[in-house]
This record gives sequence, structure tokens and C-alpha cells, in this order.
Amino acid sequence: MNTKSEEDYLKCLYHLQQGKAAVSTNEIANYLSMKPSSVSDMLKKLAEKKCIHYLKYKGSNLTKKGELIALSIIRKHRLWETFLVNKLGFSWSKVHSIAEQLEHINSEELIDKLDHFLAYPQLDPHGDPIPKKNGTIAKLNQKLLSELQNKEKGIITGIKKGSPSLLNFLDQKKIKLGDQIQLRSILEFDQSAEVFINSKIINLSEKICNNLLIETLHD
Amino acid sequence: MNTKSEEDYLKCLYHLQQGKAAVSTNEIANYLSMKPSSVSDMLKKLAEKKCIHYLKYKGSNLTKKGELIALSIIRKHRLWETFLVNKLGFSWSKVHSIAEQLEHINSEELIDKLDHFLAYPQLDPHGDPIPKKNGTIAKLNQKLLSELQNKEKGIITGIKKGSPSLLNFLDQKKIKLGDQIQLRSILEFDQSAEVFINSKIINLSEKICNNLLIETLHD
DNA sequence: TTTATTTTTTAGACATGTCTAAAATATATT
DNA sequence: AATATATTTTAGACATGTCTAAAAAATAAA
Repeated sequence: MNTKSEEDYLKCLYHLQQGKAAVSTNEIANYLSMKPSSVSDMLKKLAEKKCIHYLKYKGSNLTKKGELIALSIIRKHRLWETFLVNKLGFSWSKVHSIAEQLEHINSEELIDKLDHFLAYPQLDPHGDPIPKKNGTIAKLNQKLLSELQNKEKGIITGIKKGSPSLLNFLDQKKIKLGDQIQLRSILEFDQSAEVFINSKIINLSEKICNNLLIETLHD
Repeated sequence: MNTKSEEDYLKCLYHLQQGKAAVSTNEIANYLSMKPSSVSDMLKKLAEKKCIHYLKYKGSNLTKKGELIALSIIRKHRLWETFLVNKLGFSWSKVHSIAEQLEHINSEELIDKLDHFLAYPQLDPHGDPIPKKNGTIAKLNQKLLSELQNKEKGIITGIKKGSPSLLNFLDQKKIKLGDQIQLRSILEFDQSAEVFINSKIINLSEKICNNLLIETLHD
């Protein structure tokens, strides 16, 4: 078993190493709000446990073993966030710090049952993919609504330029980030879209389609 | 804020001091599977934080402050147990160790929302009363089914002599510990009871009424 | 390519919460 | 009441995970 601290480092490595070959000690220290010397100590320990590859002065990155641990923490974090928002009615923005605590609870059966209770969600409330039990994780696949294939569905994860007027429009239509949406058809004459959302079909203008980010789902 | 360790000691004190004037160091050590010397150290610390009254060589007990902390931990523990059983489908016997972890999660809003989600339960799945947010806690009020007032309701929390044949009978009738039950009437000629349980009315013999423990509820 | 700067590691300190062994106190026995 | 036994505390050690300050290595600048 791993300590909370070790888990935090592995999760941090996972987030920082995306794409990169190695992560520097300073980056980690900065991310975790710790001193580089503390990070050095922990990196040594994680290397001994075969969770990371670590070359002094050169940086570190996760081994397969470390990556699987990181993914299981991220899985727990995102499932708990989903629970907090979907079941307990928390808002979006307040769940992160609570999930940071819950992600360290240790019980495989708990997570299996939570996953089932939530009906095996694919994305968390922020639109990030939830790793599967076996450690696979879907790549983010964000598109504009206007780029969706016909009948393709996904989850509204954001808007293109942060224009507040669009947020207001969505609000007024009772559309929230996190809602599922499916493209039903694009109308010829004005390129507006017929979409299925919240159990009904509505029409969204071309401009809106060009500014609404959708994380596509494939089941 | 208190550490997990401090919380464990306070909760332990709460459980051990019921009725007694003071709890001995050895009792605590035994309950927590620790050495008495470790307990001494912690008692000193908790006394400094005004969570306990502590007289060297004489034993300790909770202050009002310590008691409120203990009750808030017990509240969290029992709410989480209720969640695990009622929502996630855990069995009775497996929830304790998971709740031991969850009870240390720190977020008042989380517990408020969980309480609401569970519809403000009064008893946990083991039939123990759940402390209220303000620190009040109902006294256990276990009676035999045969001692219930007419129309009184409660939760089945156990059987008198652990007779397995009664458990089998309950099983067969799909009655479980934790089920709510209400006495509707006692029939004159054989003292058998008409009770409302699991959305239907059934008849239970006098013998069964004399062996079924009910934790009565008053709302 | 030598020097200055930045990054990283090492060495040693500290807090927390545990332990063992020994000393102090309380309780039980005769 | 004196002695034996049991309980509790103290003193000192250790592991974990952090820190500061100094040394070592890598990188950038002149």
C-alpha cells in the first residue's frame, strides 16, 4: 500500500509528464507547494519502490506500475467528483478539494460499487474522462458542436471564448455544462442544429454551434 | 483541526466512558491496540488542547469540547455506514472498516448534503442512533416487539437470544435487521401481532414478539 | 571556455506518533 | 502496614515526511 503522500506525488507526476520525456524536480515542488529538497527525498523513495524512473539531476517519470497507481487515484477522484455533483448536488467548482480527500480512501469494493451506483460514468463533471478499473483512459476528444457527426453525442464541456453572453443564453435555456447532447440534424438554410438535450429537441443557431465545446462519447 | 489520531482517541474515549467516571490508560491502549506509553503521550496532548480532563495515574474523560468532536466523528461514521448500506448495497458487516476511513473526511458541507441525500436517517444500519449536527444524540431505546405501544414504530435491531431458527424465519419472510416495523395491533386470542413492515401487513406469533428487539423511533 | 546562475541533491534538524525499557505510582496480598 | 504486583508515566529511540542551509551538478552568460 502507498501513503497519501506517495499517492499525491504519483498523481502529480501523471499530470505533469503528459507528452514530456521527464519532469523536473522543481516543477513537482512547485505543483505540490513543497521545497525541492523534500521532492528529491520522495523521488528517491518512489524510485526504490519501482514507481518511477529517476535519474539524479535529470528528472523523473512514471513506470508502468506508477502510472497504474496514479490512474487508480485519478479514477477515484473523478468518480467521487461525479458523486458529489450528480448525487449530492454540489456545484462544479466546490468538489475538487473534497475529492482530494476522498481519493485516498482505500477499498476496491467501495469504488466498484460507487461506479455501479453512478451508472458507470465516462466523464466527470468537468468533462475529464474517468479511467477504467483496468487503467485504460479515453483520450479527450473535444470538438465544436458544429464539428459533430450526425447522431453523434457528447457532453457539453465549455464554450470557445468564454463569452458571458453565451453562458447567459445557456442558462436561460436551462443548459448546463455537463449536460449530454446529441446532434440530430443540421438545417440546410441557416446551418442551425437540431439537438436532443435534457429529454427534448431544441434548435441552436450556427453561431452557437461554433462556440460550444463538446466532449464526444462513444460507447 | 484535529489529526486522524486525535480523532480516534476522542472517539475511543466516548465509547469507553459511557457511564463511568474515568477511563484508564490501559483500557484505551487495549481498545486501540496500542502501548500504554503511547496513550499517555496522547492524553497529555489532548489535555493541553482542552479536549479531555486528565489526572496522571487516575484516568481521563472527555470535556464538553472533546465530546462534541467525538460526536461529530461518530455522526460522520454512522452517516457513511448508512450510505454504504442503503445506497451502495453493502452488507451490514462490511461497512465498518470503510466508514473508519470516511469518518475522517473533513467537510461540513459534505456531511450536511450527505445527511440530506439519505433523508436525515435517525439510526445507522446497526440500529445505533446518529448524532445530530448540534451534538445531540438519541438514547438507545431497545424494546421487545411485545413491549411496543400500539402504532409505535421502530427498527429491527436484533433478536433476544441469538437463536438461529428465528433468523431463518426472518430470512424466509424477507425481514432483515434494519427494516422499519410498526405495531398495528395485538390479537386477543393468541397475543400475536399485526405489524406493518416492508409495505405490507403480516402476523407474527407471540413467541416471535418476545424475541425480536426493536429500536423505537419518535419523530 | 571560463565564470555566473540556476537547479538539484545532501546533510542535518524538527514535528508527529509510535515503540521499548526503566522509573514512578497505585493497588492488592499477606 | 509492609511487600509484591500491576498500572502508568517518563526517557530515549525510530520512521515518516517535511524544512533550511550548504554542497554538487547542470545550464546559461560573458
